[in-house]
Amino acid sequence: MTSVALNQYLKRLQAHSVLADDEQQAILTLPGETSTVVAHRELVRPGDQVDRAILVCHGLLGRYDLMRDGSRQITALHVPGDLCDLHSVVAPTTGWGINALEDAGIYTIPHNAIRQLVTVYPNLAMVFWRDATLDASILAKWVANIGRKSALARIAHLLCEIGLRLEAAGLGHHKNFALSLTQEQIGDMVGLTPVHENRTIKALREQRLVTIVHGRVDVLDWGQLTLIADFVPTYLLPYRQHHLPDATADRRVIHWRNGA
Amino acid sequence: MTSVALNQYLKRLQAHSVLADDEQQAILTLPGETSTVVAHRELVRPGDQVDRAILVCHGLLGRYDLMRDGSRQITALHVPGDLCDLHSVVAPTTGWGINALEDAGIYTIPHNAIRQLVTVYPNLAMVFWRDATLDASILAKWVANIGRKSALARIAHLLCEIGLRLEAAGLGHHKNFALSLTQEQIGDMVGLTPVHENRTIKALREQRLVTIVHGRVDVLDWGQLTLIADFVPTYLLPYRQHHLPDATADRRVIHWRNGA
DNA sequence: CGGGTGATTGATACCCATCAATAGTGGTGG
DNA sequence: CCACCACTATTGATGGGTATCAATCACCCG
Repeated sequence: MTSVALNQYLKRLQAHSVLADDEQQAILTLPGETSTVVAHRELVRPGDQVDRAILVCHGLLGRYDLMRDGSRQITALHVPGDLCDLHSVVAPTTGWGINALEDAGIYTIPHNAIRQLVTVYPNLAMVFWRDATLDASILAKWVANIGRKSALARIAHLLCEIGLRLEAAGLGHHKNFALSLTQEQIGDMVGLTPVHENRTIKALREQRLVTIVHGRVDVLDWGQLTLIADFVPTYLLPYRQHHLPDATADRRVIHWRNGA
Repeated sequence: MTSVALNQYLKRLQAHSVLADDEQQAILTLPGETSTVVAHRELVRPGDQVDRAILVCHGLLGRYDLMRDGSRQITALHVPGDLCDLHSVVAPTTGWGINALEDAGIYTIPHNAIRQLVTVYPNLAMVFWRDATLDASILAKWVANIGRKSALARIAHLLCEIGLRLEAAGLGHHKNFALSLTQEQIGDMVGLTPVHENRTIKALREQRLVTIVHGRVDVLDWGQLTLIADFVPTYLLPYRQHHLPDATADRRVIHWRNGA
């Protein structure tokens, strides 16, 4: 079990960084505990002090922020292979919460284990830092998405992103993938109410761009969808070529660039 | 000149991390170039490949994202002492732009110098990573701010944040500080048009919460302002106490907690 | 003095939130 | 097996918040 999750994570790291053999071994032997959680279960509550990071094995997790009036904004989505709590290693006091958006399996890794790893293999600190940077890049894109786009474009953009991320995680094709989120959860990611979320999804369906039924997303017109979403996948690209100054530009970018 | 900027940055790092003497010296001797830029000048254009990081000496810089229709969203604000491009060290291909929001002075540091530093002093990788985490924490808060709050609350929240960040940088008091941003720029940070931005600032003034005149912000009622902003400064707090498991909890938190 | 940038205000339109009601779905327990 | 309940999806009606278009004003600078 555990090795499956860690293999997944290693694969993810190798998408953007080059790891030496012993470093790979170190990643694969990270200690932790496997567990399963049901949808809506809170793994971290806002304000908690945490001492372990959460690796997503299957299912989706969400990081969220609560307003005083009770409304919720999901600030980050974590797909299988994401070490979603990585930043907590360097900043253990959270201002956010993490919960399961659907039934999920996780592998929790003590911070101490990660800190030790970094001490023994300094290069891994760079790797983790780079991994966290992808997270930040997505956050910045979400700010722009929510701040400057219509409801239709926001949802379209989110679906494009999720499609590519799930495909990169080996879970389906970016034009056709399983996604059992509720409309309310999707709305919480793009800053919309459930009712308007519903109407906008209906509009996407009527414009023959995407259908979302039975927990499955089916993109009917990827080109048009990326167009109205103003979706440019650059912000998701792995940075492998930049690992070192002397990068041997080995770009394994297959369907990441406007997968027409 | 240069030592002033680096001193400022070192001070900022020490707000959340403990650095050994030689590490401090290494930071202070980072090579780079000092220069001044006029307001609106673009330092990095979206899509550029960069090989140096930008340390803000004075003035404000902004990271932004452009939409296809020409509208702009500022995704991050950088105050003096911020090494605003830090993530570019591990991810040199940008999807964003950086420009001067007002006249500014900067100190540009080659990535190679930072990479070398990290190789010699592995602990600094953790420090940089932690520094970048604060950035990400702010980004997440902005997502929530823009996604789930009214125009009034959004601007109020932004002003609270800027006040505390400027004060932490030694530039005024959180209730009274210089800020020569245009209303349009502020609007670009919170996802509002210039016209509505203007009306909302007027409302803040009429409710005797804040005035913004002649490039100076004057908070009339900090308590009320943080209330309507739903502002909880946790996400800005330095994490110094968490540097190591055996943290000697020396919290230098003065007016960070609801500075009434 | 002229020109450009930013601030301000008014009028109007539209997007999205809110309130409300109904229907579908799955799970639970009698 | 059915009744019941909670949750989700869907649709309608209405109101409000923000965008848009347009005009005027204030200010700085050459």
